[in-house]
Amino acid sequence: MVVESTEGLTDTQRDRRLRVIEAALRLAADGGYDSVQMRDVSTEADVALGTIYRYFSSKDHLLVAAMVEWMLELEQAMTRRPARGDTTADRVLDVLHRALRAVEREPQRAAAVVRAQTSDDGAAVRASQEVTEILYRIMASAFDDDATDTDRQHDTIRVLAHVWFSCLVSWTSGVGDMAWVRSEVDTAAHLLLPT
Amino acid sequence: MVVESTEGLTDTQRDRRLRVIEAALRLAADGGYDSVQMRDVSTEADVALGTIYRYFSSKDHLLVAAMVEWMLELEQAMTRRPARGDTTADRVLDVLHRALRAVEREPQRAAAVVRAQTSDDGAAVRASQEVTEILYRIMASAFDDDATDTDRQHDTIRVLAHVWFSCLVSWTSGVGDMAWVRSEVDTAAHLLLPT
DNA sequence: GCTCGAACTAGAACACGTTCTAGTCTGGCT
DNA sequence: AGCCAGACTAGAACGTGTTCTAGTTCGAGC
Repeated sequence: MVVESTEGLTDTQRDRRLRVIEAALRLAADGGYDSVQMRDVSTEADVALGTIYRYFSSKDHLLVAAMVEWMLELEQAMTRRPARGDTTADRVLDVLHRALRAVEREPQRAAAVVRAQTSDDGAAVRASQEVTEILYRIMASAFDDDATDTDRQHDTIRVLAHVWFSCLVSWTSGVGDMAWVRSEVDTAAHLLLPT
Repeated sequence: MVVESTEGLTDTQRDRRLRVIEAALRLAADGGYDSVQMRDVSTEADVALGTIYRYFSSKDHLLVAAMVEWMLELEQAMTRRPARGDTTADRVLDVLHRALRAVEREPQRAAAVVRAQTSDDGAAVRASQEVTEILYRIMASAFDDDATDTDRQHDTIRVLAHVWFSCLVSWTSGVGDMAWVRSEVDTAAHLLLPT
């Protein structure tokens, strides 16, 4: 019923979809989650309210879809300039710190999309898993390719992803600031990775 | 404006507050988060809708307050029967598995209160921090009292709490089932604690 | 026992996500 | 070119969390 991939859309449709996502991100940039009101997205994107729901099953789905685009950009940036550092811990922290800086650059926007990630809307959840996979790939690229213990590596990345997610959710609700998030992530990385 | 602690309330008020929490938990037990509708809570608890908002600043605050009561019960149970196991890892996993079993016993209720924990309502957030502190105490009790490296212990517990929270949030949105949660938590504990 | 302000009640009102309706446009098929 | 199914639009309507209003009850201090 709802479009879950951009394949099989005409050009004008892909355009419409993009306009909606961009309008959502624009509204999120000031005001955060609450400022992304579907009626406003509709008028800003010049798309009827009902049509948005043909592309996205909910506000949360829309926001997580926007986050997917964002993460893909981040992944490209990481590919262009790979993580630096002598140890795995250094490289992983380099990756995570760059991601945190991206969040800091647009805090309201980031808070909005993170909030949407906690939704239980089916399509939003599937898009969230895509976000998780991208984050996984980004972190994996900071490990040695010739690592022998790939199981352990896999486990380590997943634990770090949990810490990352938990911290960002706490941050969006104002429990701690970005410095706190960074210190939690650093702590986890140092406990998990040989320095 | 909103009551944040049960101190300074008359007996009838404490009663009212408890009736509201119990009604919310009852409604959450079947149907989960969406079934906790404030109008229903109001009639079930025999308290006017507006009055609920004198005690709780939002539906999420109410649900998290309910979770605090629940966690306090769990803490008492843990005190009555402390964690068993030869190693710290065993004892910590014993604690976490018992907590998971409590979740499994009332999945809908648990999903509802976990969902509420991701809210950004101020009072709900403060109550959430209380939940985190209780979980911290419960886990700390599974460590050796004479541990020398208390900093590391503190860090370890916090990382485990992040994993716990992240997994439960994912679970509420249907990403994984309880077996998955258990395996993620086990993985983290084994990576972080000497076996 | 009376008074007054705070707390409570019933219910209307409001905000925003979501769904529905009726009508219009579009683009592929014959 | 003409037709049809499906997509789009404007806007009304609905559901539920939250707030507001007007009136009532309660309880502490006199």
